[in-house]
Amino acid sequence: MSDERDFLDSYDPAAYTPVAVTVDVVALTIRHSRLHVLLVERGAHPFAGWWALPGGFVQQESLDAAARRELAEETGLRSGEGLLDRVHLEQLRSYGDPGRDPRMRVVSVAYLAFAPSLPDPQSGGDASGARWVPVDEVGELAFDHAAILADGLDRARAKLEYTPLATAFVGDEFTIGELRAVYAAVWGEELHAGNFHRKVLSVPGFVESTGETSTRGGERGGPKPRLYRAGDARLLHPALLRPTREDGVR
Amino acid sequence: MSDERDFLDSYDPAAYTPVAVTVDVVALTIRHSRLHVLLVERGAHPFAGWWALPGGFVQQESLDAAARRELAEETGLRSGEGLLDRVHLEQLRSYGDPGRDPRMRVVSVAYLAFAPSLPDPQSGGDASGARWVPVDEVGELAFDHAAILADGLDRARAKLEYTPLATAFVGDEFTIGELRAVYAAVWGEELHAGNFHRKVLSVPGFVESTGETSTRGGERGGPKPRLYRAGDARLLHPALLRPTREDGVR
DNA sequence: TAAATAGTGTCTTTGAGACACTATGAC
DNA sequence: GTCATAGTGTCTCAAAGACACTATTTA
Repeated sequence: MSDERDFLDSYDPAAYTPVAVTVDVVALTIRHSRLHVLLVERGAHPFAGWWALPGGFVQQESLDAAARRELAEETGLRSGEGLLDRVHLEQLRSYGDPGRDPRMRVVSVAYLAFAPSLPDPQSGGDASGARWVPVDEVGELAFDHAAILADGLDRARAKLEYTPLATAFVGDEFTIGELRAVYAAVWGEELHAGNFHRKVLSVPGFVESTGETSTRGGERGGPKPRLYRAGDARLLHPALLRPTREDGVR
Repeated sequence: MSDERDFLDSYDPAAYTPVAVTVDVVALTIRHSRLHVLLVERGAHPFAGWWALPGGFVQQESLDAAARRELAEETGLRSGEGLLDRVHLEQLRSYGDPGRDPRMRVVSVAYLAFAPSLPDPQSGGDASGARWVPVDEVGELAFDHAAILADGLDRARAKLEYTPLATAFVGDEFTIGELRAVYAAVWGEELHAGNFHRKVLSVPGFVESTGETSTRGGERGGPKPRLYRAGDARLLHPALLRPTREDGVR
C-alpha cells in the first residue's frame, strides 16, 4: 500500500524536521509532612550534572505506559509488587517549544504522579542519582523542567480542592489527621482541625469508615483516631476550597 | 559537535520508530444560541470522506503557534485582522496511543479554541470542506477525534464554572443576557435569569460596566439592557457552579 | 501533670436558589 | 394591549469558618 507515501507527500517539507517524543514525570510524595518531588541527576550533556525530572523516550507503547515505565525505572519499583500500581498517574500537558532541547526538536508529554511515601530510589534503577527533594528546596533544573514542575504543583494544589486526590498520598487506611497533613503539605498552610474533620466526613463518598481505630494515639498525645478508607467519589461535592488566597489572580 | 550522536546513541533502538507530531484543534463558537465545533472533511486516506477536527503537522514553531496557524488556515481568517487574535486558545491534552493513526506513530497535541461567532469557513482556507457543526449533531469522526472532542467539551463546561471564559464567546461589549446565553448553550440547560444576573455582577472582576446601554431592547421586547466588558479577573470567586448534576461522578 | 490531638457543638456570615415583582420596550 | 425581558427585593437553606469545649492519650 502506498498510504504512507501519500501521507508523507501530503504535507509541507518543513514538517520533515525530525521530532522526538519523550515523557517527563512530576512524581510527588509526602515525607515527614513535606511535599517532595523525584529528581534525577543528569549524566550526559546537555545539562550534565544538573538535576532534572525523570523521563525518557516514548517507545512502542501508549503515553501512559511510557510514563509508568519511566517512573518504575527511576524509582526501582517493579510493577506487580503493588506499590507502583497504586501510584496515581495522569497526564499534565505537553511542552514543545523549539529550542527547549538544544540538540533537536523534542516534544515532551509531562505526567503527574501521586504516591504514598515511597522508599528512596537507587535500589535497582538505572538512574543511581535519583532522589526525593522537598519541593521548596528545588533549585534550577535542566531544560524547561522548572516550568513543568511549577505547572504540576499548580495542578496538584487545584485538584485537592475538587477531587479525592489527597487519598492517593496516604496508605490504604488512614486517619483524618493524616489526610489533613496531606492538604497542609501540598497547600503549604495549616488547616483548622475541627472544621476539616467535619468537612471531610460531610462530603459524600470522600472517605468511608473502616470501623477500626488506630492502635496508638498521636506521637505527642491525643486519643486513638478512627481509620478510614478512600470512598467511591471521583469529585468532591461540595468542594474543599483553599483558604482564600487574595480572591484569585487578577 | 557530536552531541546529537551521543543523544541518539543513548537510548533504546526501539525509540528510533519514527514519530510524527500534529496539533488538532477543538474550535468552539456559539451560533444562534447553539454550541458549534469546527470540522473539516477529509480528502485523503485514511478516513477519506469522514469529518475530522482541523489539524496538521507541527512545523518549526511552538505548539501554540502551530495550533493558531491551523485554525487560521481552516477558517480562512488572517492574523492581524483582529478576529483571529481575539480567539482564546489553550492546550487540551495529548493523544498518542499506538495505532490511533493506521499509517505511523502520531502523537497529537490537542488544543481548545473559544471564539465569538465567526464567519463560515471556505473563504480562502485550503480546506474547502470545513464547516461549523452543532455539537449535538456531530456524528462519527475520523481517528480518535470523537474522544478528543468529548474531552474538549468537558473542559469547556468545567472552565465556565471557575474562569471568565464565557466572555471569550461574546463580543467586546455584551449584555448579561448574552452571557447567560453562552452558559446555557455550553451547559445545555437554562439558567434562572434573575439569579444569574445578580451572581455575575457580584463576582469581583468578572465584568465591568461600560456605562452604556444597548440601543435596542431584545428581539421580543424588554428594556434596553446595560452593556458590560470583560473584567480583569482570571478566576471567578466564588465560582459559578453548574446546577448540581447528581452530585458528581461516583 | 502538661501538652497535644480527636471529635463535636454552636454561632455567624456568606452564598445559592426559589419566587415575586416592577419597569421597559417590541410587536 | 400583550408578552418577553431587565433588573431588583426577599426569603430559605446549605455551607464555610471562627470559636469553644470535652475526652483521650503520650511523655
